[in-house]
Amino acid sequence: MSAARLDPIDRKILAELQADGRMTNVELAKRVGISAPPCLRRVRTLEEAGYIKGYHAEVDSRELGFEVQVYAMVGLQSQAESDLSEFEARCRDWPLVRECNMLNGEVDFILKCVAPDLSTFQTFLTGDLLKAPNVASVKTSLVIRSAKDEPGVPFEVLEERLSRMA
Amino acid sequence: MSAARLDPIDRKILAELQADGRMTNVELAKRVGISAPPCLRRVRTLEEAGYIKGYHAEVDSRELGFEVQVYAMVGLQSQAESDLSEFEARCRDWPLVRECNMLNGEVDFILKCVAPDLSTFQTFLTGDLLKAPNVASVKTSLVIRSAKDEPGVPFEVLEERLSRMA
DNA sequence: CGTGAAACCGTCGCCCC
DNA sequence: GGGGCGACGGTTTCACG
Repeated sequence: MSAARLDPIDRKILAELQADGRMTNVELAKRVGISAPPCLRRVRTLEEAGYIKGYHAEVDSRELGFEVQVYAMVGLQSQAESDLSEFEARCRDWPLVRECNMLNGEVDFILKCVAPDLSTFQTFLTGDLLKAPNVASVKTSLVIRSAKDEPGVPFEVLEERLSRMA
Repeated sequence: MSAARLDPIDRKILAELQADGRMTNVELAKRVGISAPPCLRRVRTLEEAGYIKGYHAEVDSRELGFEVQVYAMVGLQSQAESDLSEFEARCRDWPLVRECNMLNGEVDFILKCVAPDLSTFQTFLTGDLLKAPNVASVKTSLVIRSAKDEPGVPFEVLEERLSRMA
């Protein structure tokens, strides 16, 4: 596991910045128990090593007028690698598609889509997704309500596992 | 739509902070074309009004040792409101469950789970999820690979729609 | 919304362990 | 190697026009 290269302070930094990405460096340093300069050096190292891929404001999608969230299960005709990656590239170009994951089992991909309203989504569904080459089947499920939407990873679980291994 | 209360500068602020949540306020002000003090006032207002729910570092889950992502489709025995919200509350307590959305159609909930390894997930699956009261069926799909994972909403689509309405 | 000023913070060089 | 101290320049954040 690559996380083995990180010491407890690095993991604490990552957990703190995942919880509050706009925290000032001095506040972060205080929380992880070192002074500001080495703390900032660690953050820069974590960014350059790719452990931190970016920082994002979490916006309220419904307040902003994005009232529709849909999961789309997509089956392809060909699962040749070139066809898979061609479909993935298409997904990256569609702004409505926020997540695209390849799955095992009967369905090939699951897409999470966000749209301002149903008609915008249906225009995308019939105009883009269903017309894309190699798409064999699409089953969509509307999100009725969202109970939990936490970005990132559960650091608690990692710490628990590391302490079990020690 | 509540987004109508926001002017173009506010929407630009939200889009910029979604793309880079650690941008300094002066940089943000420059990009949206106003000076720093009113820009900061707008950000604070957006935060207090709930348009911005938080800021998060995006961490590389695989680099950190979270090698397993699973979608779990959950069917319940009872769909009474009290039973639905009881299940949702349980999901909020499970750190492995990052997203929990209620769906229309044959399945009741879709859960996105993140775990360090398969055995951690299976411990959760058999020990917690399948044993939870009211859970009738669980179908899991492993994520083979992730092609896109963008947090947030597609502001481009919103701007396009607003300009069509104007 | 902009200007100016004061406090704070990010950042660097240097020294220490 | 990493951590701490001090100082400079930029930033945040006031009060005010």
